[in-house]
Amino acid sequence: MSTIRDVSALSGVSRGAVSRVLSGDSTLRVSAETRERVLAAARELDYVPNHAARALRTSRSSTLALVVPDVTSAVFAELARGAEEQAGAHDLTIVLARAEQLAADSTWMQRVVGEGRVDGVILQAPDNAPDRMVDGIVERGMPLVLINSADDGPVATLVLDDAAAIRVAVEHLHALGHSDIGFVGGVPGGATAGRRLNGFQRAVSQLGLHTRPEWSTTIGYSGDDGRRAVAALTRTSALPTALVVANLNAALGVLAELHARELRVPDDISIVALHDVWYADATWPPMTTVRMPLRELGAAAVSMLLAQKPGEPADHRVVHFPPPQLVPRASTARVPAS
Amino acid sequence: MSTIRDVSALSGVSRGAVSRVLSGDSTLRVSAETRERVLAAARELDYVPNHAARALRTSRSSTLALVVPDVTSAVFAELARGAEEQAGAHDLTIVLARAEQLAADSTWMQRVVGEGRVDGVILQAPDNAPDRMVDGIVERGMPLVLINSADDGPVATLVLDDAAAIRVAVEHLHALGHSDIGFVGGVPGGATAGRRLNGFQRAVSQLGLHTRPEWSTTIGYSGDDGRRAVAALTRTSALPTALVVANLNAALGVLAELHARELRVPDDISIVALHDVWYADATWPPMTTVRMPLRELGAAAVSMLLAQKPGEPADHRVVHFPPPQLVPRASTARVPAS
DNA sequence: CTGAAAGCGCTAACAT
DNA sequence: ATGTTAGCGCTTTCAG
Repeated sequence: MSTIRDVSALSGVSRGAVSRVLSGDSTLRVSAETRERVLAAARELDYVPNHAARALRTSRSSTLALVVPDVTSAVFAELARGAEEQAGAHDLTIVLARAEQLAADSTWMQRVVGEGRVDGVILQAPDNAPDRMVDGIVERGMPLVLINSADDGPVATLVLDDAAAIRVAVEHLHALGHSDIGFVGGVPGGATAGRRLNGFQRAVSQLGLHTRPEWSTTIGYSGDDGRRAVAALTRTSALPTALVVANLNAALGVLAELHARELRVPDDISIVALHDVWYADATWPPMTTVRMPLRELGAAAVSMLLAQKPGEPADHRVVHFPPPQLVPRASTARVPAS
Repeated sequence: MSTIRDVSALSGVSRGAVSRVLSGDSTLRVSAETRERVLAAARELDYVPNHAARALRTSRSSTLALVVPDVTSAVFAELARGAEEQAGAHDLTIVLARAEQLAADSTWMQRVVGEGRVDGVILQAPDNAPDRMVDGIVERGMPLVLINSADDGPVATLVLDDAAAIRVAVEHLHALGHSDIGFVGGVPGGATAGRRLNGFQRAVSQLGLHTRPEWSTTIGYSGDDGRRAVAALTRTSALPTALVVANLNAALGVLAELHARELRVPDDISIVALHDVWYADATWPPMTTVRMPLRELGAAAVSMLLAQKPGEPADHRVVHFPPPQLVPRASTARVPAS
């Protein structure tokens, strides 16, 4: 590995000047010829600045951590892409981590946050996250943005417009003539679950549609939770003609359980789910979904983190653009003329 | 942030001794009392060693990168967990990265590999990975283990026993009385695809079963590829009574397309897929799968990376334990008495 | 058994 | 317009 000394020696320019040329210091005035010599030498030697030395000197790591409950969640890739693009624009690197790891391995916080391996953290905490997850970061004075969680509090937050997405789903069903609509939601107290349920109730009442308390389940977002939700729904006297499912994973379970009970989708009941990911297209029938601006969420989270000034009150934002968008497939249809 | 100086001052022990006590230097003999004073001071001051300084001094980052084509692939979480556990046992941190990012952002290689932010890389290259992805890492002298890719060559590799997993699937179908078996595989030339196809052909012939060339498709692993595979299969004169699908994502598409063509699973055709992940249980019917030792793969990859000595020939290993295991669900059944 | 000191590679303040 | 130098925080010889 060649160092800045080598570049200095080869180009005959001092280390200080080399450093400033190479890091694009704008306040620097060097002759074009000197700059060229430095650049040529650096290229010649395949010079790459040593990260540890730079980090030690500047006390910044130029790295941000993106921590999510489940990297495997299909929505995550888009989020990560948005964050990486935005970070790249600022010459920052994103490292991905699993919240489970953060929770399970008490040394993670110490190693990554305590030792200063990152300059900031974007965290989507699991619904049941222990407070110390957030506290541990804040206490260490590490900049932090919480995504898709509560939308207030002492820590900066950024959320999707869950209510708007649900409204898109409800409007779609309304346009298809449905008036009896049920809701498969997340566990009460869950970060996004409340916003989605509220959004559902508001949309239904504003559009003059009909629902019943027992048509709303709040069991959870997993595939199994979806199955259980259907089991619960079928215990009610009459089923709605359509279901808004607040999460696509749950929607898979919903679909499976409806099949098991020989209810046909969309003939007997229409389904529309939140989040548009690849397997929405690989279910049977293919699932009508609402696409949410996840990439923008990732990008905005990075921007918020960078904009954070110590001492200023925590910012709370909502990603409004692009608005949630319906992706019509085959799981929704006109309400049958009964 | 308190530094080692502060600990030294507070404890009245020299910096050198403090460093050795704190990093658990085994060759060190200190009085129990001195050690206690140091530990107490460190605790008192919430001392955490600065990562950049340590990395600069030791020229090791204590960090490994785990790079995969698709973090969203459900198999990935388990792989990551295995790697993280093994890494943690050696006081190493794993950072996750997306291969797409590596390919798209030419600065990633420079930043992460070139600047020495990591000590080694575990890479699952996408099937269509450009050679420079691997070359860029090797050229920089960075230790590298390739997982689930080719199983030879100048770079160390670690693969799952794909053939054994396929054999488990075929044996299961055999036990259910199937003798006409088809195969939905990945694109030819794909890293794992060849091993799986070979495994299939070998298992079928060893068990005295029957297949036909046109019952083997090699379109790909995506949900859409699965749909296309079924479309291709149904163009053949007669369908097999069972299908081994080399990837669960493709299996979702297979299931959807069979539904669309009103073929019943498992009544008309049985399906068994590779990789057991959550949504195997959320399909209709729930999918019989073969579980593979992904966690062990992750752990073993870390071990291989650590065992790597420069100058020694590249190691090529296969993860044999625990062996692939059948997870029976409802997508397979006895062959119908025709 | 413990202390002193060099130096990892870089940047930024200060000299020239 | 370029060169010099101190020092970021740590580990690790080497002397004591």
